[in-house]
Parts: sequence; C-alpha cells; structure tokens
Amino acid sequence: MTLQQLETFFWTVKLGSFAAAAERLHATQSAVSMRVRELERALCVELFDRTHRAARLTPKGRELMDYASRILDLSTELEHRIGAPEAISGVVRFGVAEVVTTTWLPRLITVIAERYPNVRLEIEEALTAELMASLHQAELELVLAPGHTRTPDLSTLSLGTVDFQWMAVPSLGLGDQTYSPHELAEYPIIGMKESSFHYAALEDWFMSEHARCRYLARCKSVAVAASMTMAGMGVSYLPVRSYRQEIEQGRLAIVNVKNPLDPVEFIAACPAGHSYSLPRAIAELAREVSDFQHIDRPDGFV
Amino acid sequence: MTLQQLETFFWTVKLGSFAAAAERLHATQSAVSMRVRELERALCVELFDRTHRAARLTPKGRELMDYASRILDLSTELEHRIGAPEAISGVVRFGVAEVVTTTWLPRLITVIAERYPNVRLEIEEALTAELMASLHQAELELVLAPGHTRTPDLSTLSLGTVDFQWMAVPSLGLGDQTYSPHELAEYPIIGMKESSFHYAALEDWFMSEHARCRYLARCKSVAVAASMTMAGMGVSYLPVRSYRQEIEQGRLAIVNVKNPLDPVEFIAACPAGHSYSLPRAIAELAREVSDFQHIDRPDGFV
DNA sequence: CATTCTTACGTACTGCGTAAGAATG
DNA sequence: CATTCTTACGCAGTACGTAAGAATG
Repeated sequence: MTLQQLETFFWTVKLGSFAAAAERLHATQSAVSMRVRELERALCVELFDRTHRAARLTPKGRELMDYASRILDLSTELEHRIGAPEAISGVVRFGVAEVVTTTWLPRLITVIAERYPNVRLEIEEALTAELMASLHQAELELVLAPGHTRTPDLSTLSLGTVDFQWMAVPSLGLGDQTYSPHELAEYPIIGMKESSFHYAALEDWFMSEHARCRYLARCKSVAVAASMTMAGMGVSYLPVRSYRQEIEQGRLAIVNVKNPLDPVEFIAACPAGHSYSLPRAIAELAREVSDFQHIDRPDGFV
Repeated sequence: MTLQQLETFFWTVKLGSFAAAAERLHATQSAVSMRVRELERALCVELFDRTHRAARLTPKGRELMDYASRILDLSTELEHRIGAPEAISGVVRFGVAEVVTTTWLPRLITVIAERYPNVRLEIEEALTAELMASLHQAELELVLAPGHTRTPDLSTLSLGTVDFQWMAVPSLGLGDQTYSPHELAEYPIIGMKESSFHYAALEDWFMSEHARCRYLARCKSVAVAASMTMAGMGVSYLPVRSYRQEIEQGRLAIVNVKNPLDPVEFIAACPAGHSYSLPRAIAELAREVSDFQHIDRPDGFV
C-alpha cells in the first residue's frame, strides 16, 4: 500500500471515474486502473463494484475513503508544515472572477511562483456561478470571486470588498441627481449574465421597488460592459477603482442612487475539511496581495 | 514522499540508528540510508544531523516524527479494519515467558498462522525482566509474561492467572503441615534468577518475616527448577497445572504455607499509542487461546 | 455506438543489495 | 580501530504509456 495508491483511489472516488482521476493526476487511465488494482490486491479486498460501467464503491471502499482522506490530509499538512516551500510541487487549478484578473492576479501569480517555484497553475476565468459549480464538482480547488456564501462544505477567506457604483457617460444626461431604482430603470441597463454574482443583487435592488428595467445587454465581462457604457449605450454597475481614470477624465460618471448596494465582498473559497493544503495557502497569499478594501472579519478561514 | 520512507524514518528515530532500523525492516543499511535521503530530498529539509556519528534528529525531524507516527498508525489501522487478514504481512517479534511456552503457545502459533497466513513470527523466550527490557528498547513488539505493571507507555491485556505453589518431593519430609516463611527457609530453596518475575515476589514473601533463605540454585528455567525439585534437591515455587500429573503420581507434593501468594497474573504488553496493530491483534488472540484462569477485569487493553 | 474500464507489451526507471569508502568517537 | 553512515555500481522488479480489447448502458 502506498500513498500514491491511496491518492489515486481518493480522486477516483471524488471524481467518480478512473478517467477523471487520471486527468486530475496527470496519468493515463491505465495507470489509475493499475494503481487501484494494486491497492485492492494489497488489501485483498474489492474496492469498486466492476459489474457496472461506472466505478461504484463497495462498502469496504466507502470505509477506505475515510482513512484515505485522513491520511492524505495529514501528508499534505506534513508537507506544508515541515517541507520547504520549494518541496511543494503539483498543479493547482483555480478560478478567478474578472475583477481579480484585472487587478491583483498578476501579483498573485508572481508571489506564488516565488514561494512555490515547483507548483504549476491552471487558472480559469469565468462568471462566479460557473466557478462555484466547477469547485463543487472538484474541477477547481480554489475560487477567488465575489460572494459571501457560507456553505458547510466550503472554507472561505475574505479578500476584502470592492466598491461598485452605477456609471454612465456624462452625455447620457443623468447628472448629479439621486436615482431611485424606478427612476434608473427608465434608462437602458447594461447588465451581466445570470451566472454573474451581480445578477441577483441588482435584480433584488430593482425589485425592491418593483421596478422592471430593460437590459440593453447581458455581458459575460465587466470590461465589455464598461466599454458599452463608455460608448454611451447605457448605465452599468462597475467597480469604481478599476475605472478611476475614466471617471477622472470624464469618460465615465458615477450615478448616485437611493439605497446603494453595499460594497461587494470577494472571497477565496476551497473545499472544507483540509487543515492544510496548497489551495488554502494560495488563498492566504491572495489575501495578502489583494488591494481590495480589507474588512474586519475573523482573519482565518471559516 | 512514500509511506515506506515515513516508516523507515520512524524506525530509524525509534531505534536510534540506521543500522537498527535496517535490521527491523529487513533491509540493508544502505537501503535505509537511501530512503531517508529520499525523504529529505522530497521535503527539501534535513531530518538528521549528520555531523555526528549517531543519527541525531534535527528540529524539523522531531516535528516530522509526530506526523509520521500518526500517518503510520492510521495506515495500520486501515489495513486491519479494511484489509483482509491475509493481506496483513510482515514480521512480529514477541517474547514469551516459559510457562506460556509450555502451555498454550503452540495453540497461539497455530491460531495466528490460520488468521494471518502471511505474517512471520519471531518468538523469543526469556525471563520477564529481560523481555520487558527488550520491549522498551523496541526490540520486541509484544510480551506475554507474568506481571501487572501499569506503565503509561505500555498497553496491557490480562491473559488470566496461574496458580503457583511451593512444591517438593514427598521424600523431603515436609508433610502436610503449614509452613511459615521462617520455617520454609530452613529448607533448601530452588529459586529463579533475578530477572524472573518471581524473584521479587518470593523475596518479599520471605522478608515479610525477615526470613533469609538459602538458595540452592537460581534457575533461568521453571522446567529446570522442577527437575531439580523432583530430584529431591529442595523446595521450589511452581505452576500447579503444569505439574498436575507429577503431583497425582506422587512425584511432587504441594507444600502448604501461611499467607500464600496470590495467583500470578499474566499479561500481554505492547507499546501504547497504537489504536490498531498486529501485536495488539495477537495479544487478543493470545487471550482467547489462553487457558489460564481468566479474571474479571476490563476486557480490553489498558 | 460511445464511453469506460481492462489487458498486453515494451520501455524506462528506480529502488535494492553488495561492496568499498569516508568520517566519527 | 571499530562502528556508523555514504557512495558506486549492476541487477531486477515494477510502474508507466501506447494501443488494442471487452463490456456496459
């Protein structure tokens, strides 16, 4: 019995198939199959029910899963606590929201590369809901995105908040007055897709006055929304700091509204239950390099 | 990092040298050296201070020891709880007292061989103190011997008690009367060596009346003491059941004494701190096959 | 019939034992 | 100078990838 066998078994169960585990572990199906078979031979026990196509766990396999995760957890904790950072190798797949990409992601990548020179990163940018879905399917190990959801199966770490405001070009003529949702809904709104974190928040904001706005567009990208806004096509909800220059230069103007939404909190989220893991370490680095407005909140993971 | 490396590291620390670990693990010094070196390379950390001849742990090494024992403990627990018994392989070194050898040891060996066909046994017979010393030095993993010592670093399991009595040949003329220590001390005593469990007990018994007996001999073996006794050379303290036949046939007779000592409890003792381990499993088998007088006592390990 | 796991086979590697070497007390 | 660890070298076993095969839904 080896750690590698246990790790392979663990991911096979976690991802539901030998093929998926092979991809995750950067090995071939064949190798995964052999490792599991070797583990079964070492324990003289069937771990998977092979009468069906999908790899279904036997009762013994289910029992093993608990031991495997405990042992693997200890071994990664060991590597982090005792090993030098350069001893940490492997691949971390994480997802980021666009605002992270356009702000401190480059710094994060640099810091990771310095601290963990032997770690390879696979970074994916997508809308928040998509990232969270990937996280739950274990396709990603870490997500840096807006959110404050406290699900029991996720550990989260606050990365600070970002001030979003309604913006439009001055020539759209909204001026300095303070708009209610109803009033703002008169203007064409440049929104984000449903899987964006903002979708629900803005919908709620309009709905608080039973206002129905007309969306000129639903973007998958803040940058695209900003471009459309700067082109004078409508009003959109944008991160202030990212468009400071445009505001100063008069190419965008903040639209004052009644009951403005709170600043958006960004979090690092990763699967709960691991005391130490590379994703958690990276989350903490992200918190350090983040220049988002840090808020008072328990400093560690929740 | 592999389980084998951790195991090798563990035993190197536990036994204090690469050579001793090599012997324990049935490998060469060279292999042990390489495994440790590989572990150090995997963690990018020095685990042993090699400036001195003996392998002294570095602080990092000391930290690792805790993780290593926890991981190895989990992995053996896993093997016992999930693996089939025939999956358990390896060598168990255990020590037994002579009375165990001459009573149910053969049965124990049979039962172990049936349950764990792939386990090899290295059994050593010696006097109790010697066995306990070997146990503390981790040269043995299990001891089946008389005793009731409750040391915090040992787990013990009661194997039952054995009735010992003073015996002599009838022709020595002790008859049916009841002897005090003083009176018995008049006769030549065939005793056991100091490292025998009985040594202290009998010494105390005589000393309770400030009697000083003359030891005709100090044996390392109960069988030898019995032979000398049956040869009419003196009085000795022998297990009754082992010499039932001799008593019935009149070749030995029990000598009644005042304040006879309690029956001697036998225990299985193994290092504490392992939730599951082969030695513990064997201890429980020993309890099952033992035909010593079982006493009311918490059933499990203490 | 596409997906998923297994089997076969050749290769490359790595871990081990033997034996010799270095260093320590 | 004996003990203890390290290094060198050659062998053997094994773990992997490629590719073909079997079975399932």
